[in-house]
Amino acid sequence: MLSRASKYAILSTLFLAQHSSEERKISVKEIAESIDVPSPFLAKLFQQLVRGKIISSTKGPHGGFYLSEKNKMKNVLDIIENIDGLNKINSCFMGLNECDSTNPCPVHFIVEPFKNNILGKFRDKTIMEFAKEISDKGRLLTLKDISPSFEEPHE
Amino acid sequence: MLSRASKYAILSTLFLAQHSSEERKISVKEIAESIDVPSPFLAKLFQQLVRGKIISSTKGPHGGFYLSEKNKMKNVLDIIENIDGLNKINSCFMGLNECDSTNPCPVHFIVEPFKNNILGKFRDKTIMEFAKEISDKGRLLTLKDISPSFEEPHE
DNA sequence: TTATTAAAAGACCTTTTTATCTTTTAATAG
DNA sequence: CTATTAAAAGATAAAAAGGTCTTTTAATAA
Ligand code: FES
Ligand code: FES
Repeated sequence: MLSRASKYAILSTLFLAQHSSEERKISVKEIAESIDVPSPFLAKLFQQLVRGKIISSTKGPHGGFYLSEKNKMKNVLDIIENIDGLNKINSCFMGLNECDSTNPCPVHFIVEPFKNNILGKFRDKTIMEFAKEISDKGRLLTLKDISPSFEEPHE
Repeated sequence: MLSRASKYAILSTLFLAQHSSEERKISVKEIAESIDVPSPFLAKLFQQLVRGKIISSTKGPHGGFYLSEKNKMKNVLDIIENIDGLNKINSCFMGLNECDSTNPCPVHFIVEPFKNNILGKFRDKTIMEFAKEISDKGRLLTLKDISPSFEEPHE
């Protein structure tokens, strides 16, 4: 449904929304470590997001990535569109050529409401609104393994 | 969410449920053509489904694939488990290491109800019940392009 | 018992996705 | 200016997914 590349891109962009500004730009390395994503891969994704005007960058000392005022108005679906295109996320769950209600696959009427729901979520809020909401609600933004270890090392 | 392999396997097995029997076994070639799937690839999948006791086969003249009485009691989730394993379909939509409500990703509470819904659908009916339901409801079981052409060729 | 049929098995190939590495460009601090 | 910093660009590589082909095995009809 979403490529790993899109997932990385969404999490990283939301991370930028929460932690960067024009005065506080963030390097690929820092973001890659924070959300636990391979940094050369993320660097490639960021190049593409910059070209797609989803995020911004400057080179040199204190350079890095950040969101301009225009960038802040984009939404999560713009990120997905930029990385995967829209076909992938709109495609039929069972792989039929067309996902539509006139020729539905066996699970179409379960999938469609969900798809509308999540596409709405990704479209109807700006990156900044989305980022605020998830920080208010305490949603996770890292791929790091956070599961507690079975026993604390002790004496 | 589902690999193409799983999708092929599900559609093909449902096709067997609808069209085959111990007296009327069906060859890979026939199924592959009916649902428009590459036949050598489907042959590999079927080998695996036979080993997993999801479908049955016999070699030789009038041989082919069919569902035994035991096979008919399996469900769609058994197919998915056999091809993809269960991890893939249970994984987090955003790629987090764990999908659970205590450490939810930004879309967890949209995804979870859908996932329960569709997993229920795949688990609570036998292959035969599922196959009957979709034929009653007229759901599509082919990957063929069925979209009407823009204009009929004429004089 | 032989020829034929169709699956099983396993080697192999191609494409896509994911990931890495090296060189170049641009910004800026000193 | 010059050294340094960090992204851009682009080549390359590794892994996974998807797909094909050839040989072997088993069933059966003639
Ligand atoms: S037709 Fe399959 S999900 Fe819509
Ligand atoms: S934690 Fe992401 S879907 Fe459940």
